[in-house]
Amino acid sequence: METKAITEILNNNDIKPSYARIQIYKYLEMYKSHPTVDEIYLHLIDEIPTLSKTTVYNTLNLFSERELVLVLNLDNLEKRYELVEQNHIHFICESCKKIYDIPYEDNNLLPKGFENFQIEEKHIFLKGQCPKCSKLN
Amino acid sequence: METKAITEILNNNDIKPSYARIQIYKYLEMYKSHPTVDEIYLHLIDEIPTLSKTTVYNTLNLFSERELVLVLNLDNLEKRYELVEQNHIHFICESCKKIYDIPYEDNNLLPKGFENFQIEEKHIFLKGQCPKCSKLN
DNA sequence: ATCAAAAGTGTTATGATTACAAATCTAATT
DNA sequence: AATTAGATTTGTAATCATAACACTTTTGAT
Repeated sequence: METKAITEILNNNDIKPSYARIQIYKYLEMYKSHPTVDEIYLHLIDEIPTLSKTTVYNTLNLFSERELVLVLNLDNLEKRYELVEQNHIHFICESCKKIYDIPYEDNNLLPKGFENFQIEEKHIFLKGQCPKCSKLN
Repeated sequence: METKAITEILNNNDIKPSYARIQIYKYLEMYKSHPTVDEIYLHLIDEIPTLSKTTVYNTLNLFSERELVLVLNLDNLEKRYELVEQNHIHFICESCKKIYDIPYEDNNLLPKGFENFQIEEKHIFLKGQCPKCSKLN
């Protein structure tokens, strides 16, 4: 995605499109790799030598407040971040640790008697063996 | 649940039924409140004045390895623990922070083309407004 | 009663995240 | 072009959950 398009998205969400913010958004958009703060920081530090890890935290928290970004607590070691896009669920392979995005068909998760729970966020993640790793075992 | 029954469960899972372990199991069984390590520790310290928080960590990790206990990473502040029982999903109210257990009808989560992902654990949690809190707003 | 293995304890270390204050940048106004 | 207030970024220090580790206590078999 071009800088111009990202600038527009940020502006639309009342976020001043600073260079750091654009680059962080661009990273999320390019790699779609559910990165940690550290991964983003290490990737951008070459391009932005003055970058501070605090800025990465601040930016991701801001993006999350504005609902541009979803925070994933998959392993409870480090938070992971992804752009809010179409609904999907996450599958973590316990062998190779790879995180897969799996399309999600929007089933109705609430059974009878629970209809007046108002859902604002759905998090579904599965742990197991991915096809590659289950072949090996 | 009686001490005797818990002793048996632990024995069946090759866990020596020490007093601390039994009490921690009993707490999980009685309250079903998705407690944190701290909550368990603070509740048991009256009964077991020598209890160490490390013991609570060790015990819960052991229970988790033996698949007696499920670790929940709901908010990524503190881990929460619950006994492995029948399938259910979690709903966290963003207003009152209460965690609800909601029965879960075992839909098939994997769409076509993803059948060879082997699921070992399912985690589904929803965030939103519980019935009480959505009435108030 | 002895003794090795298991369990528990308490202190210290680790590592992700936040708080905070200072520095820098931005953009509007003169 | 200079000024300046406000936003952004930075770097350090603090926080807090969890793990590592070494020591002590308990257990259970001989």
